[in-house]
Amino acid sequence: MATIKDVAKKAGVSTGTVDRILHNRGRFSTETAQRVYAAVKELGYEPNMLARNLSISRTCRLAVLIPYPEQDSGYWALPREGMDEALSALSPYGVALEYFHFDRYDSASCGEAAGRIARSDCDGMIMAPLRDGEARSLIRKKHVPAIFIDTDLQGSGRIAYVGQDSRSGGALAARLLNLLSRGREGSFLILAPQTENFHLSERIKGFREKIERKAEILATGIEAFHDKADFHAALDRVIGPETAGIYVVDASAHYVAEYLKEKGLTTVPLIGFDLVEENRKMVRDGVIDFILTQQPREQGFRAVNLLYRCLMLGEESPGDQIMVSQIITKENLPD
Amino acid sequence: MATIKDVAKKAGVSTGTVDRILHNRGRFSTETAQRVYAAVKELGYEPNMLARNLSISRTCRLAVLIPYPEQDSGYWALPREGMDEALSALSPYGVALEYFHFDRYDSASCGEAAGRIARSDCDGMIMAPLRDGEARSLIRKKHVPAIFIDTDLQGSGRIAYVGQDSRSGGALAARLLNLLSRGREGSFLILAPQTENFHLSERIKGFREKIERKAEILATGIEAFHDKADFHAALDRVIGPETAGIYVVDASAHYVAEYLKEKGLTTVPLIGFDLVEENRKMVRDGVIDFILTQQPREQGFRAVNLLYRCLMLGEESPGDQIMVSQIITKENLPD
DNA sequence: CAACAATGCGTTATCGCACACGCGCTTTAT
DNA sequence: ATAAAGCGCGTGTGCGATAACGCATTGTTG
Repeated sequence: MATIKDVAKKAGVSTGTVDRILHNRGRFSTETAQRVYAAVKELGYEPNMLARNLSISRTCRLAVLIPYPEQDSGYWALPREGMDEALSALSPYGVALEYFHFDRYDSASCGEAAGRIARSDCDGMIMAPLRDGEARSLIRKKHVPAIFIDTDLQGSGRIAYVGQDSRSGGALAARLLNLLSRGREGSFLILAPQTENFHLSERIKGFREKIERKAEILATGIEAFHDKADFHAALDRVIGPETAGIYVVDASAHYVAEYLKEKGLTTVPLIGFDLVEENRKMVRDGVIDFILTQQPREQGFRAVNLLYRCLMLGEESPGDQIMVSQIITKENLPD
Repeated sequence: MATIKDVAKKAGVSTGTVDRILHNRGRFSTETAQRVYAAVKELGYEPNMLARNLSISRTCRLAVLIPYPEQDSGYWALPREGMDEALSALSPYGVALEYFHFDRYDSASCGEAAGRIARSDCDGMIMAPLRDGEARSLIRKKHVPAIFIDTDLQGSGRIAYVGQDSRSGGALAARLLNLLSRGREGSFLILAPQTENFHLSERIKGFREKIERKAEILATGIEAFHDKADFHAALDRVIGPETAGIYVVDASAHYVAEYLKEKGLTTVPLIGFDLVEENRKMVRDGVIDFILTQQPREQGFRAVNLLYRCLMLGEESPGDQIMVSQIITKENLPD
C-alpha cells in the first residue's frame, strides 16, 4: 500500500503539502495540486484509516432516537440489541452510542428526547421516525448525518433507510394463512391497532391482496381496552369456530394467543409479527403458528455499521437497505 | 480513555516497561509487574487498537478453503459473497482474504489446495471441512487459528464453528410439507444424493421424525444420472399423482422443479434447500414452494468477522454459532 | 527602494503503541 | 582480579496521518 510519503516523494513535495491539498486546506498552487492528484492516482493511494483516526483521535458519537425498549411488547429492545452488537465490534475504533428513548404515543416525550439530542454533541444519528414532526425538525436543527430505521420519511434529508417491505410482509402472511386454513370453513380475522400507521396499513393491504377468502377486520388495538376481560369480551364477539385464521398486524399476537389458550381454541391458525419474548413463548407452545419478523436486530446492526462507515471511513452511503421478511415457527425458533 | 503513559506514570515506571510486562516479553521483576497490573486494573486501561495495529502495521491474511463456487448448483458462491462483504468493511484495517478452491468430490484436489495454504503465509484459516482428512491434516500442519463453516469436525482443533442445525432444518421441512400436502393423498418422496454426508442424513432424520404420513426415499443424487432423460425416467417411476410432496435434501430441487414443469405437475408440493440462482427462479415461478436456507452468506460474513476479532483485537472466541434455518418463498424472495 | 503583505511550501510535534537497543548495576565465571 | 554474563529498566525511533507554525520567495504599496 502506498502511503502519504510515497505520494509526496512522487509529486516532489512534502507530506504536509500532500495533506493540505488532499484536504483542500491551507494554501497551495494549482500546479502542485495537479502533480499530487496525479501521484495519488498513479500509486492508487488510499489513506490509512488507522493512522488517520489515531491522529485526529476523534471518537464517533452516535445518538439513537427510538421508543422505550419495552414499548410494543418489547419490540424496541431488538434493534437495540443489534446496535449493541455492532458497537461491541466498533468500540475499539472509538465509536460510542447514546440512546435517547421516548414514548411513541406521546409527542412531547419525543420532542423532549429530540431536544436532548440537538443539544448533545454527536456526529451522527439513528432514529425510528415514528413521529414525523419531531424527526423532521431534529434533522433540520442538528446538521449531522442521520439514518432511519423501521420507518422511512421521504424528503427528510436522511442519508439512508434500513427497514422493511411491509406490503410483502402482508402478502407472506396471506400465503401462510391460506395454507394453515386449508380444510377450515369461515373467514379470516385481521387484528390491527386503531392508530394510523403506514407499515400496518401496508401489511393489511398486502394481506388482503393475497388471501383466498374473506377477511373481517377488528381495528381496535389492545391498548384501547381497559383490561383483559374487556379485551376477551371483544374477541368473543369476533372469534368462533367459523374463524379460519387470525392475522395480527403488530407485535401483540401473544395477547390473542393467550385468549385462544384460555378458550381451548389453539387449533385456530394464528399469525403475527415481531419475535418479542411473549410471542416467542407462544410460538414454542404452538399457539402462534408463524411469526413474521423484519429482522429488527439486523436493522440496528446495519444502521450502526452504515453510519460508522460513512462517518469514519468516509464511504458513500450505499443507499437504502430493505430487509426481507423472515418466517419464524416452532422448528426454527432461535435459541 | 487511559493510555499506556497513564499506566506507566501510575505504576512509577516507563512506558517501555509497561509494554514489556503486558506482552510478557523481555525482562522485568515480579513486583513491578504487580504494580503495573494494579495500575492497569485501576485505570481500566485497554490498549488502543488503532495505535497497536498501526504500530505493528500487520496485515491479517486469511486463507479460505472451500469448494469451487459453482459446485453444488453454485452454493459455494454464497458464503464467498458474505466473506467479500465482511472484507470490504475490514480491508481498511489491513485484512486480506485469499481463496483456495477445490473439487469437493476429489480428495487430491482438496489436498492440493490445502498444501498451497500450508505453504502460504497466512494468519488464519476459514474452511469448509467437507473432506475430513485434508482438513485435519491442514490444521496439524499449519499452526494458525481456524474457523469451520458449513460442516463441523470434532476434535480438529478449530477455534469456532459457524454453521447449521441440519436436524431442525429437516423438521422445518416436514412441518411445511405437512401443511402444503393437506388434502392430498399419497406419501412423500425424499430425494437425496447417495454420498455419505452428515448434514444430509440429519436433514432426513429430522424430516422423518415430524412427517404425518409415509415417505419413500430415492437416494440417488442427480450426478448419478447420465443425462436429463435418464434422470426424468427415474423420476417417472417414483412421482405420480399419488405423490403428496417432494423433499429434496440438497440444492438440486430446481432439477426436480424442471421435471414437474415439463410434466405439468406444478401443483405437487416441493421443498428444497439453498437459495442458489436456479432455485430462486423456480421459487419465483411458484414451482418450488419453499426453500430452506442456512444463511450461507451470513455464515461467511460471521466467520471472517470472528476470525478478524480473534486475531486483530485479541478477543476470545465466542464459541460456535449455529444459524437458524430461514424459510424462503415467493413472497419473501430477496431482490 | 524600503516596508510589508501574500503566497507556497517544509518542518515539526503529536496521536498511542511496539520494539530494539543499550545503560548501569549486580552476579557469576575464568 | 578482571571479564563476561545476567538483570531491570529507560530511551529512542517508527507506524501513517494531521495540523499548527514559520521560513522563504514573490508581489504590492507609498
